[in-house]
Amino acid sequence: MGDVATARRGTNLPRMGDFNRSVIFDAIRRAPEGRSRVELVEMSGLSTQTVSNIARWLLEQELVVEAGKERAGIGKPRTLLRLNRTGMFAVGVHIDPAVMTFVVLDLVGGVVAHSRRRTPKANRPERVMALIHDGIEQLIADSEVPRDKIVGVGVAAPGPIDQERGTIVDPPHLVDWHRVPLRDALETSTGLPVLVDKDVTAAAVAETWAGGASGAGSFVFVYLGTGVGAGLVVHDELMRGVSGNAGEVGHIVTDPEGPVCWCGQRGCVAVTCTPQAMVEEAERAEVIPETRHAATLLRDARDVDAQFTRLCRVAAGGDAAAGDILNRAAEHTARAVAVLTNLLDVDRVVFGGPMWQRVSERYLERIPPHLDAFSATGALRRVPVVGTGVGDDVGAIGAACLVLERTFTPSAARLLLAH
Amino acid sequence: MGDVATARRGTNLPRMGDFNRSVIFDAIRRAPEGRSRVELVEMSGLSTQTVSNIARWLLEQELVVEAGKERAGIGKPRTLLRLNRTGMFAVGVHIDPAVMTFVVLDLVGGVVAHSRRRTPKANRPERVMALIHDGIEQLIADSEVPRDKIVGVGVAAPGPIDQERGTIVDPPHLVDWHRVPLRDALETSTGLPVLVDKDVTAAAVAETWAGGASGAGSFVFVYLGTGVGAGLVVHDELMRGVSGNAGEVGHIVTDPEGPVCWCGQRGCVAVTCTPQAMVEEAERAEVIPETRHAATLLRDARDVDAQFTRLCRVAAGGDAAAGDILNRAAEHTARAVAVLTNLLDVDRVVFGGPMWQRVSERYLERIPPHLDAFSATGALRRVPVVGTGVGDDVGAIGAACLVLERTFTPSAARLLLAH
DNA sequence: GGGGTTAGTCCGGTCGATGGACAAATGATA
DNA sequence: TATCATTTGTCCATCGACCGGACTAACCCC
Repeated sequence: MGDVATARRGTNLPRMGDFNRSVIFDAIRRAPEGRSRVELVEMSGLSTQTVSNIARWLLEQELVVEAGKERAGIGKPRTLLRLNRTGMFAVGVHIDPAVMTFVVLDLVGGVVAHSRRRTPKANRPERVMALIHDGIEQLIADSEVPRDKIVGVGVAAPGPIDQERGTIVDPPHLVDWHRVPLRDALETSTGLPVLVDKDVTAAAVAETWAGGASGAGSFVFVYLGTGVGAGLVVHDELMRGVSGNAGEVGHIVTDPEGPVCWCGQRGCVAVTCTPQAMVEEAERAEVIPETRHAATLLRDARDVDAQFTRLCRVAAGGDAAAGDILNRAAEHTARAVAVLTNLLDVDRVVFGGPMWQRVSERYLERIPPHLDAFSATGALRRVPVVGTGVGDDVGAIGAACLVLERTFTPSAARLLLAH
Repeated sequence: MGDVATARRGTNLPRMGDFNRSVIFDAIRRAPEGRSRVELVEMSGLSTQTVSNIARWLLEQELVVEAGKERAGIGKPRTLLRLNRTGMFAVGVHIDPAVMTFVVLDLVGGVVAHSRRRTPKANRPERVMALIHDGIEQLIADSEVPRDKIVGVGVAAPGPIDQERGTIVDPPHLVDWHRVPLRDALETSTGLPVLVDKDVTAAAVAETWAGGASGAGSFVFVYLGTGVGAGLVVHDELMRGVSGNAGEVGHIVTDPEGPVCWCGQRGCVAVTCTPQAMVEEAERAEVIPETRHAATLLRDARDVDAQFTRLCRVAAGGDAAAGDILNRAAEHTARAVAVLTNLLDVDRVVFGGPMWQRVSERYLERIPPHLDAFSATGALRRVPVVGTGVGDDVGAIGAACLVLERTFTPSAARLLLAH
C-alpha cells in the first residue's frame, strides 16, 4: 500500500532562503518590462528588507540587471529589475522518431542557437548516445556561450520514460534501446546536470517559462504531435504523476460512433483527434493521395507530418471533405478537453505542439463553443482556450526549459529537505 | 488571461517553524502504534535537536503523549510518541438532500458523538441555518467535549460550492437558497472557524486523515453517492481546482452504446455508473419494483438509496439480471477510472462513499482486471484498487476532517505568506 | 531651494534550525 | 556485579534569514 517510510520532509533556513530567492526571481521573470522592488514586496509578501537583500544577491550573481527607472508621480522613482538574458543558458535536446533537435536557450527562453540531426534508425545505443553528445558539444561551441554559464541539459522524448533512472522506456524508433542509462551517461560525458522527461511535459514547461501570461496559474496544455498528449499545470507547478507519466489522454472516448481503437473501445482520442488518425481518414476518403508503404506497419512520423500539412492545405483551399475531417476532429478534441477541464477545474486550456500551427485558426474558432457546451458548470464559468506562442521547436525548447524550471522555479519540492 | 498580479508568495521563519511542527505531527499521526524521535529524524530530514524541540512543544500542547518504550537491542530504548486522541476535536456536518448528519471527531479521526436530522424540504434559509446551528450545539453539549478543545466546524454538501464565499451554490434540495453566506453565518453564531467543501472532497480528505495506509501518497478517490464524483489527492495534498470544483467525472463516456445523457453524449458516467442510473435500469428491466412517483421529476435521494439496497440484495441472492446490471456498471466504472489513472498517474484508486459498502465485494473483484486492461501502461504498472475503511458517515466525518486537515496537515500553502 | 513623498538601505533584534558536547538508559561482557 | 559500548535524547552556543524601525536618496511641487 505504498511505502510507509515515505513521509513529508521538513525544511530549514537555507532552503527557505533559496526558495524566497526563486520567488523573487520568478516574479521578475514574468514581467518582461521589468519590476521594481516595491512591486516585488507586494507580490511576495516579504519585507522590503528581504526583497532588497535578494535583489542585491541576484544582481551580484548577474542573473538580473537594473533597467532604468519608472516615474510614478511624486517621490523617488522606482528602479526596475529585469532578467539578464545572458546570465545563464540551458541546452535542450528533443529526440523525435524522425529528427533530433538541439537548442541553446538564454534565461528568458530565447533561442540563441539551434541545430538538427536525423535520428539514426537502427544502431547501437552507444553510437546514438555519442551522436547526441556530439550534437550538444557542437551546438555549445557554435553558440559561443561560456561553459560555466550553462546550467544543464534537458532531454525530451515521446513517453513513456523512467524518471527515476533517467531513461527512455523502449522508444519505438530506437531499436536495441533497453534500459540505457541516458541521463547518467550524458552527465558524465558532458559534465553537466541532465534531466529527462516526456516531450509533452517539456512543452508544457516551455509554456510556463516562455509562454508569457498564458503560462501562469493552472492550465491544461494540449500537445498536438503525431499523437495527442496533455501536460497538467496546477498552481504554476507541473503534475508529473508518481512515475513521471501523467497526461495520457489517448483513450478518452470522444465519439461513440467512431472507429474501433486497438484498446477495444470506440472513438478514442487516439483514433479521432490525432493528426495520424486524421491523415488516415483523409487517405481513406481520398481527400489526399495515399503515400503509405504497405510494408511499414508503423507509419513514419515524417510521413504523417507531410500528409497532415497537405490535408490542412487542401482544407484551407476550400475542400469540404477535408474541412469536415478537421472540424470533426476539433469537436472530438473539445469533448476530450472538456473531460480534463471538468476534472481539474483549471484557469484555461493552452494548445501547442509541432502540429498546432496548421490547425490553430480552425481550432481556436471551433473548440471554445463546444467546450462551453460540454462543461460541467455550463457556460457559467467559461474556460478560455488559447494557442501557445512558443513556435515549432517546442520539444527542444521545452527540454531546455526543464532545466531552467528545475533551477529557478519556486516549487514546494525545493523547500523540502532532500533525502 | 488570469491576474498578472497573482504571483507566488514568499515564506518566513515563523511559517517554517509551523510547517515543521505539522510535518512531525503528521508523521506521528500516521503511525497509530507510535513513533520514536529517531524515526522522526530519519523521516523528516530534520536534526535531532529540532525534532526534540518540536516533540516537547507537542507534548506541552497535549497533542501527543509518550506511550511506552521500544527496546531494539542494545542502547537506550526509544520512547514512542503517539497522538493524544482527546487533545483536540472537530465538528463535521453533512448536508445531504435527505438528511443532515453531525459528528464530533477526536484527533485520530474517531467518532465520539453523532446525530442526524431530517433536511427541511422548503424553508427560509435563516430557519435552515438555525437548525444546523442547533444541531451543532446540541451535539457538542452531548459529547461533553470542552469548547476550547474544538478546532472548528466543517460543512460538506453536494457541489457545486463557492469556496471563496463559503456557500453552497443553488442546492437542488434547498429552495430559496441563493448566495446564503453559510460559512460566515455559522462562524458568528458558533464562534468557531468554519470550512465549506464538496462532500466528495470531504470524503477524500477523510481518507487521508482516517484511512490509514491507503490514504497516503497520491490516489484517486471514487465517491459513490447518488451520483459519482472523484477526489484527487496528489502527494498527500487534495487538488481542489481553481474554484474548488475539481473532480467532476459525470460526463466521461464509458459505454458508446449506452443511453443518451442530458449532456448530449451517449453512455456517460452519469447514465452508466451512478446508483441512480442502475436503479432506473433495474426498474425498467423489472428486476426491482418501481416506486417512482410520476409527479417527482427529480427522484428523491432516499428513494434511490432504498432501491439500490434492494437491487444489491436481489443480485446477491443470485438474480442474473440484477447481477448483470451491477457487473456492467463495474466495467463502465473501470473505464472511467482508467481515464483518471492514465491522466494522473497515481499510486492507487480508493473507493468509498455512502453507497460503496453495498457493492464493495463485487467491485473489488471485477474492477481491477478491467482497469489493468484499459491502463495506458498495460499490466506493466498495475494500479491497486482498494475500498475505504471509513464507514457510512463519510460525508460528515470528512467534513470534520476538513478542519483537522486545515489545522494540522503540512501543505505547501501553509508555508506561504498570506495576503 | 525647501518641504513633502516615495524608494531603497543600514542596523540591531528575533527566532528557528544546527552541530557538538553531554547526560541517561540499556545490553553485553568480564 | 561492575564496567563498557551503544544508542537515545537534551543542553548550549552559534548561525543565518527575515523583520521593524531609523535613516539616506531621489524626485515632484510650490
